[in-house]
Amino acid sequence: MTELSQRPLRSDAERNRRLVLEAAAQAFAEKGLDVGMADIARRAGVGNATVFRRFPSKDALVKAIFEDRIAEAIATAQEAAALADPWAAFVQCLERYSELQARDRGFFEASDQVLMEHPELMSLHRRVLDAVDPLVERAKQAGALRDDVTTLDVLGLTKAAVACVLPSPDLRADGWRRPLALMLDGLRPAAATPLPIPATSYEEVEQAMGVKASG
Amino acid sequence: MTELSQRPLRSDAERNRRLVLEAAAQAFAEKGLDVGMADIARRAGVGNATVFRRFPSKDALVKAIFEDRIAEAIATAQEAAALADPWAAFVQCLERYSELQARDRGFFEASDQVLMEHPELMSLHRRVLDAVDPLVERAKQAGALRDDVTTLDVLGLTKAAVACVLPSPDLRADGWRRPLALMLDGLRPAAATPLPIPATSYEEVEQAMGVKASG
DNA sequence: GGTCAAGCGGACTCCTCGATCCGCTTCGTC
DNA sequence: GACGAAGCGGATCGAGGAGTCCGCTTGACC
Repeated sequence: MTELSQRPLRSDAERNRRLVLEAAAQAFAEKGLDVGMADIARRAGVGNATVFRRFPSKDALVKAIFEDRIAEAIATAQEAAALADPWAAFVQCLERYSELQARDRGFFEASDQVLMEHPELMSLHRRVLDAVDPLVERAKQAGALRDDVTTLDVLGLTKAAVACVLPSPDLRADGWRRPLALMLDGLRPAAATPLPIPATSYEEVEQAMGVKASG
Repeated sequence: MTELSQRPLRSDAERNRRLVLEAAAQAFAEKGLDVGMADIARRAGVGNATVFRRFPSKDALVKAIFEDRIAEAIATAQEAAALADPWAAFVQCLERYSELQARDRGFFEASDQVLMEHPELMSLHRRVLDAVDPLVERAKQAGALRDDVTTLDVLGLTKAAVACVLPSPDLRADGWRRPLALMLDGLRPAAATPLPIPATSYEEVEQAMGVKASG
């Protein structure tokens, strides 16, 4: 993106690039975004300069991996959409998305942090939203999902479910299933009581994230 | 605690101690636990050495403030217990606890982080649990709250509600009300469907947090 | 196989942040 | 008001992390 020429990398450079990406993905997933670049370089088996040669900054590396995860998230939403039952599809989508965040601590942290500091990545987040939206609409149409929740609400709940369980190797990794199930019970039309405050629109989020409105 | 003698502080020292505590509370609340000690000292209008003279480490300062917040949380639970209606009391307790976390970013982060790194503070957390427990039991007895959730589940949900809204000054500060309401709808007996995994016991949490079991 | 730009990695710089040192100041007491 | 201990804060240290430099190596192409 920042490089002007598209000349392909030398084979060893390309190999190292992939090693770095894999090492970084693993490191971020395990320890979160706070791992040092030196740690990542060590895991990849390369010198730290090599990391910086491919990714001009830590931010760039985080962004690269974040984009991968977003793509994964979108893929799971599309997979879920293939299910015949609207509610089952909706549930599977949320479960997969929760699992993705629970398994990858970096991704979990990034969804807040990266968006806060890199408004240009809002478009990626938007694409997840667009991928999940049809599932939400279909579930609503089928009368399986209450009408007064937005896709943004629903995505937030996956984060919520993951956030409320402690990430300890001594506790089960799918602890999010329990809070998520509680939330799903609250999402059924029969359970609905009026919500206390209006939904936040996507435009409000964009504005709050620093996407400057014109004028 | 670490000081042996209980000789009272000199008046200026006592005043500075309070200034530091107030500054730290404010700083942590606004920016989270990552604020620097220098920043806190500046806010308090004292030199950084003064901060360290009263609190031997940043950890100690965080712990001191964490203990204050825990006391607040317990107080709100007890306040809520005074309400006649079991469900209303339960809801108010969760709302106040959510608000406390939403208003104080440091407290929000601390509930994870401090406990992870300071198992000795588990007892404080336990006291919150014990304060909320009667409210949960009463709501269950009254048939207002589903039977298969634990107090630990319920406390987790407050964290969840706060976690899923972005902490931006441009978005409403009580955004947690909406997810919390959804969760409350899922907590009513009528909404209940079987939970997918068993509850985590408090003992499991203690063990995972590093409270070493005997033997 | 020879050439050379591309690539490499470890040492290095710079900076932030927690924590300490030390000469000066202030409170409390007589 | 004199005195000593307690307290003060700016200067400083040390660890750790992001990012750079530079002499050596290696892959690509003839």
